[in-house]
Amino acid sequence: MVSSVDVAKLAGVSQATVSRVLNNPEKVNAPTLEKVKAAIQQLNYRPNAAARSLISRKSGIIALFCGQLDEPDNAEFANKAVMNAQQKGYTVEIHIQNPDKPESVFDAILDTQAEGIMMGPLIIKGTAVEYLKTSGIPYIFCGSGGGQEGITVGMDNHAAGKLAAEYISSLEPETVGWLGGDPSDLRLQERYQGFVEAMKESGVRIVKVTGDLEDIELPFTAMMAQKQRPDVIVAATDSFGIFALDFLYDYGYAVPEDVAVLGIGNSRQSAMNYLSLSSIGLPDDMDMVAEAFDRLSAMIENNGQGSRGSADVNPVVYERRTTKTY
Amino acid sequence: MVSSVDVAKLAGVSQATVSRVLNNPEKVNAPTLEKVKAAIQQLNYRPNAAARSLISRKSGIIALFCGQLDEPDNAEFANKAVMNAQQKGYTVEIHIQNPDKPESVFDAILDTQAEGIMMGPLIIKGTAVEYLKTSGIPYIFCGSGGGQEGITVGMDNHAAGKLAAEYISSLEPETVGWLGGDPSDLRLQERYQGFVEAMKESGVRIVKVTGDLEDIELPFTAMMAQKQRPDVIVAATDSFGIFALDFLYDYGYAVPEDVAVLGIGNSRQSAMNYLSLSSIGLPDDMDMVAEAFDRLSAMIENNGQGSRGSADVNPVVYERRTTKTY
DNA sequence: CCACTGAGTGAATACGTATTCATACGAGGG
DNA sequence: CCCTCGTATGAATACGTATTCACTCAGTGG
Repeated sequence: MVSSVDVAKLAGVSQATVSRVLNNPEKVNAPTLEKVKAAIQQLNYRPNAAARSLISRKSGIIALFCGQLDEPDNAEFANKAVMNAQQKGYTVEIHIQNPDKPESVFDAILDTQAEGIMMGPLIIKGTAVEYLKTSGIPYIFCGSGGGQEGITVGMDNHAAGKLAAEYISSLEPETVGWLGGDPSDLRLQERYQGFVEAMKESGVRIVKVTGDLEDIELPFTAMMAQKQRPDVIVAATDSFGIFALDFLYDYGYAVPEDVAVLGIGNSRQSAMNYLSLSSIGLPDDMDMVAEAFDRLSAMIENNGQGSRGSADVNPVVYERRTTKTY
Repeated sequence: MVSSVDVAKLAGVSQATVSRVLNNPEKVNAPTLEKVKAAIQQLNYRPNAAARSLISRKSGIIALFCGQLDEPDNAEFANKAVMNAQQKGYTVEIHIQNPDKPESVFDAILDTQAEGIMMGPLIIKGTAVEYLKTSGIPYIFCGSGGGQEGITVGMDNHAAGKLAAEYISSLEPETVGWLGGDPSDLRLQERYQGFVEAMKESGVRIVKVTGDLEDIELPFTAMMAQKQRPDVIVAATDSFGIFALDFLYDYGYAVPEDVAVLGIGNSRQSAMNYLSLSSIGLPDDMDMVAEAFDRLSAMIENNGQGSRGSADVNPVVYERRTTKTY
């Protein structure tokens, strides 16, 4: 491995000068600057990141925590987050939650040398806050809260549930099915809460079903087998909405004539023509990840201080073909 | 920051002993072992990764290069790769290619301190090999080659094209449309080549259209506007196949009666009921990413030696509703 | 001509850990 | 009882870089 000492020797200067060329080029005389740069070129020298971060205490790394990327919502988030970080010159260390042992991913919080931590969509995140606090690394939750103490940027999930309730009321349903996903996901809890509260007065019957995408089929089938089956389905997540569409197609239902379906999240997929899933989501012009990232980098630069507090964005309705016949 | 020296002081031992407790616990006496472990607990000590990797010359990092994660194929790849790496105790550094300046992501190859590099689906990858070589870090291409010199594990793209040709011949098409994607993607070139070679004898008319997913609409529309429009469409990628389905739906075509559609890649999405896109892909029991990762870690452990050479896996046909009426 | 300034540079040091080398000590064989 | 050997530990060193401190030297003002 070629070190800054090698470069110094070749250029006939001290190692300190090489370091200055890299970090404070304005502090070194033009002729020596050129000499050193030439030596760097010639030796194809690259500074050792470990040594650099050891002394400067800056790693240039952002740690990203999120759920499985085969879930399009998660992938979309990760993509935006990484692109944002890369653009600002950070390297991204990605940690993906294993659904079988969701807590284990948080160990990485304590081992990482990242300068900032971005918490994305995760199944379980409650305990993460403890880890984050003891790590002392600036962090932010994006898209869903980490409980009371998490600094969050994201959709107001309670409002989303409420909005879903208000919107589907216009469809005059008799029975509404709530397709809920993992009940330990705080985000989904909040959505359901908002939904139920807003539905309370209407007196409409509500049926709820929860579970992972993998094992939701059976309970959902049971729900549809009831005599008084839902004529509107609200999915806590677009993915569950898509699952519902898939199921309904298979079982011979017409959407939205027999059963209307509304998702939450307004993922990219939902807007595609072949799906055209109605959904509740953030306004189109709102880039949540960028917002969160700006806050996070501000926290890093201010040494963990400032820019705290959460931002809850009000969602809007995207009406598409699964709730409306044209 | 609490260091191993602090732990040593508290435990009444030397720093060297603390290090031994972490790395060679069998070399330290039971009573001292306990003392040190207790001190570690008490101080909530975590070894500094930078210092550790500076001296051990092992970072425990795998660098992952791939295309945008909003493309489901890419996301699926990234997910598998990360899960594999995490399971083996590696931390994953992810680098996503910006479509606007696809080459720029390769700079990271020279700056990274990763122990191994996994090259996934990328738009352009030809020049990457040069970077990889000068970096001296073990690397592997997964899913598509990096030219002659890349070590690759993946689907035999040429064979996939050929298989696509053989399969659609059974549909007895008059005109076949090839929906090709970015022409600089080597993977897609190979698929097309295999396809054309196998079609040559049949004398069937072939129409080809290329471009990014964003700007494929116009040329595709033009293709469908021709008098002799395709009755079978082969998409170089499932994503393009899905685009085609979306388009055909919009324009009033019946699939597969009016136009049949075949994708390549057999992505997860394609198997969903609402799409049911026929596709060419790897056998179900073949986990390409795991295979690639095994090879990569072998190369890392053998210090860059051994386990070279490529593995081209033969694809199979997944026949679904976009090519077959039941 | 001298004191002073400021720019440019090198020597030395620090960062936190792994490892080598040396040392102390207890056990076992003669 | 002495020598040897093996085990357990500490002191010292190395990794590659950033930064502090001290030094030189040319230029300036008195």
